[in-house]
Amino acid sequence: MNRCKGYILTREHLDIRGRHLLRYIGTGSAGPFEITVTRDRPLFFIDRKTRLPGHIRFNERRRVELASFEGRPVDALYFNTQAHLYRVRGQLRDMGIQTFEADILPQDRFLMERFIHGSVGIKGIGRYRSGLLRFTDPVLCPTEFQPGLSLLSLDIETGQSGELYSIACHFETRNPEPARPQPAVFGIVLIQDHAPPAAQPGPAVSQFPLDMDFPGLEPEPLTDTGWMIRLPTEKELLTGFLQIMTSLDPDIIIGWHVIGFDLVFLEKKYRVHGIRFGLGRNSQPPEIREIRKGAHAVDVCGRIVMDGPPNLRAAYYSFENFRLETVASELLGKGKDIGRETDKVAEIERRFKQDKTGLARYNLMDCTLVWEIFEKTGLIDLTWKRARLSGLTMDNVGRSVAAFDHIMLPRIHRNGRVAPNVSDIRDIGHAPGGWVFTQSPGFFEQIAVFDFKSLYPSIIRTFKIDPLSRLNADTNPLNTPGEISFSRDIHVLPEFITSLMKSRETAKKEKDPHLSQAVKILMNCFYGVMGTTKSRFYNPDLSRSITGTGRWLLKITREFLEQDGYQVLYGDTDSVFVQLKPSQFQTGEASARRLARRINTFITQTLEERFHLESHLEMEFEKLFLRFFLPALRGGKDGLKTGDSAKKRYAGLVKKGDTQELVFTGLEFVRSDWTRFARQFQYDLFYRIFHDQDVVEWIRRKIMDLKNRRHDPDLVYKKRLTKPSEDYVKIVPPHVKAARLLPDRVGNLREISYVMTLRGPVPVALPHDDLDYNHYIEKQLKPVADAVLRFFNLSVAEIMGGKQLTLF
DNA sequence: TAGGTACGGGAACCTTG
DNA sequence: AAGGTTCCCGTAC
Repeated sequence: MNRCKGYILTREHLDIRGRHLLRYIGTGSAGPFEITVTRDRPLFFIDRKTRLPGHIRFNERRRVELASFEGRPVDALYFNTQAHLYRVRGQLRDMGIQTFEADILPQDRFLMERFIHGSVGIKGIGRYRSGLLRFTDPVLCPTEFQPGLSLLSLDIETGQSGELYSIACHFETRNPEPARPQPAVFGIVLIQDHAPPAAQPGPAVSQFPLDMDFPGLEPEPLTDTGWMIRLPTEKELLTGFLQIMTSLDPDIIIGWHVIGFDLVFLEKKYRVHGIRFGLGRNSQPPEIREIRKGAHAVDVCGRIVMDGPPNLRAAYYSFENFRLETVASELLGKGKDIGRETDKVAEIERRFKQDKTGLARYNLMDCTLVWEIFEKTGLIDLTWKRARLSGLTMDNVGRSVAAFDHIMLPRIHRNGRVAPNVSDIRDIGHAPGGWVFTQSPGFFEQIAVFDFKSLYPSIIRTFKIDPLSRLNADTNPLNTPGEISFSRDIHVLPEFITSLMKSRETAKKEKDPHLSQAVKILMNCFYGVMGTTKSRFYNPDLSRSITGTGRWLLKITREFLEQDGYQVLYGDTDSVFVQLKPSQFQTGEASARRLARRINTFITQTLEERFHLESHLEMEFEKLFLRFFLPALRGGKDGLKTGDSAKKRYAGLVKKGDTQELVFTGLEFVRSDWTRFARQFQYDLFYRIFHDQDVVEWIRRKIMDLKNRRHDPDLVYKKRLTKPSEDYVKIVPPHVKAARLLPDRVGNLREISYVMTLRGPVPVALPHDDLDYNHYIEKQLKPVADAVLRFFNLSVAEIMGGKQLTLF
């Protein structure tokens, strides 16, 4: 009998000769393991009143103490295999018979019903075979186990004619196994060389840390921790790579476009050479799918593949672009070995012909860069924590609907309910969202910003909003401000949020930013999931109650402040921007904190009096703007008085401890589709205004500089194309016009950089010595400047019209 | 293969005269 | 030509 702890990396169901199996592969205290579950039966539910015709075959129909959302009792219907289940599901659908939870994968259901979120305690008889400790039907339980995951960063180099030149791996393990000692950090490059120079074994060679067999070939040292092996043909490169994978046996494979490029390329090569691409544990080949045009997903048995760009995006990183070179230089402050994109192809060809070591080094450096990016950002740790909280696998953490299922289903079952299939969800409309209000535009000083901490999760928690409590609204009802009722007693999501908030507090205390972020991301998706028809828990009543309560809370907060003599300039969903009173200017932050406490007391009392509820809402003092600017709506040109300010756009000088910092929200400065010139101009303009410096002369000079070609490199527009350029039929915007000037081979263009010339928009890649400076003054400088100047009764036109007006 | 709504602003397109 | 409408993109929360 073995006992161990582990973390499940991948899950699948199998249909082997008509037998249904679940298989979980992961890594843990005893190294990599495999769990096979034979005692599982696929199932879904049907209405108890449904009479099934004789030709419908199933394994068992069993009475269960569960009911649909409509309250009708259901029976469970069991099947021998998942394929069997799918067949019957189709038959019933064709007969118009409703099924319930017939779209839950059995490997997921098995884990969620046991509250296993990846980390698992295993008790059973384990047999060691082909690198895996294998269990059949062990006893499983949830644990808090945290594995040390080994990481392999993968990158390949290819030739113009589609040849595979080299494969590089940067490997790291935090889980050294005594059975097969591996170096902690280690690089290896396999490179094609049909005439390798004679091997010269030196002392270093004997230290090559892997037990691999390349007859007649010796690993050559490449870097401090990196090695290179020359192999005569593509075919040997491919088999060599499989040896590396078996030997290093990584838990996670990372890279840059590693699925869409490297794995797709390799898969094709293995096929061409007739070699089985046994990348996975159990030597399973990867399954690569194109989920959208240009976006790929892969399943590798027992390993997780994580691509850099989408994972960085998911963690809210943003860069000028997502080229490895750009991200590496912004995050790590270093560039690639071969710099500019244009030289890259030629330089790789050159190195392959003349300088194999140089190519190997370059190849390995890319791997190392990717590894360092993952290291620096903590992406693996964040992803692992997100997976732990949601119950999903690490390559699925972004799937909010699936996470909600994983959390809710076992809990509603224990409250006697089964959920519908997603395909049976009908769109019955959506709910209004957050409330945004403004007052007059202009310049201000001493503006305190307050916001509700995790507003929507707190509302769910306080007002007991979830699918279950809506279904049980008759049991001790509670009316939300939106007049939708819920049960005070029967609910599960509020409890779950309570525990999440508790762990977030702990995470903050213990300085674990990834866990804190993981909790926040998960909590924030619940509201969205209940409002989408892609979820089986879709119910606009729930979204409406949440947003309606949010609107109400914001309103009573604003009224409370105004009755207290404060001016509230602006608010968006969960925040209020408050003008401090002159008597508070000296003590700004302390006064603001006091005010936050008073708001909280008010909210707590109001909820107690009106709803008899314990408030879990918390208003927080966020920041103090020493200087603040709310722009007027640009469209409304009726002068200063009539126009309200624009929403979701403002700028300010914020006090950060002893220093100050410019903050821009929604304005051109933060918009990627404005030119760098306009963004820099706006930043400098506000810097000068907030520091009481001249702007009139400065703007005049900027215009002269612009016309004198001093800013040419900063006049590039960048915009995404959300569809192929020929699909823009109703309206052809400038960026599409530019895209259409490019040669046809750039068909699947996702993003275009262009400049405005006297001939109209032209891609930067094409010649453009006729920039339209007038355009840039009118469309980039002027709108930014005038938004500010109007509050000094000035405009760019006046400034340039020779009128001598001074600002200060 | 899938969390939501609110919003501004530029430019093309459409209507009207 | 002027003014309103629609599409498109990117953003705030």
